[in-house]
Amino acid sequence: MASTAFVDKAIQTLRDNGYKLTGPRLAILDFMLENEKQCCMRDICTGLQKKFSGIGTATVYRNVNLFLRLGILRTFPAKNNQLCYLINRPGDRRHQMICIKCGALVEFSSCSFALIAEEIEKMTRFEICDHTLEVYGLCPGCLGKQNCPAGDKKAAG
Amino acid sequence: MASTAFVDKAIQTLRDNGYKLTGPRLAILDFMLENEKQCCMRDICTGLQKKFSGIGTATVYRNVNLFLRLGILRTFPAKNNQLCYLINRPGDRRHQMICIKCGALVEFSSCSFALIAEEIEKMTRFEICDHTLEVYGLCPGCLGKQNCPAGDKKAAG
DNA sequence: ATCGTTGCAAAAGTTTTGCACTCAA
DNA sequence: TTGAGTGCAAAACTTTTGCAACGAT
Repeated sequence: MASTAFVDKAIQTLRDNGYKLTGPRLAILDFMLENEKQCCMRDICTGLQKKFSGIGTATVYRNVNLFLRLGILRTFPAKNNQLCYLINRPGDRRHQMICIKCGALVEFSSCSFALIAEEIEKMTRFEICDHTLEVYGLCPGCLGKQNCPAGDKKAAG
Repeated sequence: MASTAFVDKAIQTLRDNGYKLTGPRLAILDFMLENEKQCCMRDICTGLQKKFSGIGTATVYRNVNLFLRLGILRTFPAKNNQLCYLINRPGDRRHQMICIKCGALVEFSSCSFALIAEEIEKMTRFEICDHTLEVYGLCPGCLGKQNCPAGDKKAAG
């Protein structure tokens, strides 16, 4: 696992910015590493409090927000239109494949984006700095179980 | 402007699902059309209440959420890690070019995604259902004024 | 030893709910 | 006419803040 590399980098970032390394901070990093799927603030609080019973909600909020500012974590809109939190992998161009069934998340580096990037620049006349590509589908595991449910946007009352 | 087409489509969707067309609902659609950039729930409430003074917060929430369920609106994570709401243009596969300076948002349909999609399927062994491509950069207008600021992730507090 | 960080509890802010009234169909 | 939709106010929930104690450096 490259987990340690991520934590090391995060610790370095904290130090570089004059923040201390504390138990709760490590616990949050740890938790985020183990829950690389979609997880909202509530999940983080609940999950952490289950694992490290002493940790306070305020501390979680404070640090998750600190991590966002420092680029250690990032947000992401879940399918249910909720904001969720995620590890922000260094040097990662944010290409993810997300399983719509089990939530499995695979990061990949699609070099071929450069191909369509050029086209997009021509099309929009923008100068591209950055991009995010999120692809939804079924992971190999879920493919064995059931097929793609396509559309289920009906109102429910 | 294709605004009317969007509203017509939204009204149709409402009707198709047994919902009535009301003043507040039209006001929200109207407001969202005029604020096609990032706007969070608070912006919507405040903005609407300024324009159509009678509208209640609960009504805004109820209907924005209804519109999300019906696919009339959709969410999107703003640069500040807040969730923001946006018109969900029909037939649009969610390719957007967003100006990091002025927030200008251009939607485009990158047919060439199919090209890299195949590669991603091979790479990840997922079966792709859907995708989102968000490209950040400078719009033609802002390009004239200043250059791409690359990284500004420093802590501030 | 020092000051940033913490947990707690209270405060502030956001979102949902209950209800009687209104209005679109 | 009628029930879905509304505004209001209260309730529920989420997030932030104040503060004394704690602990990383």
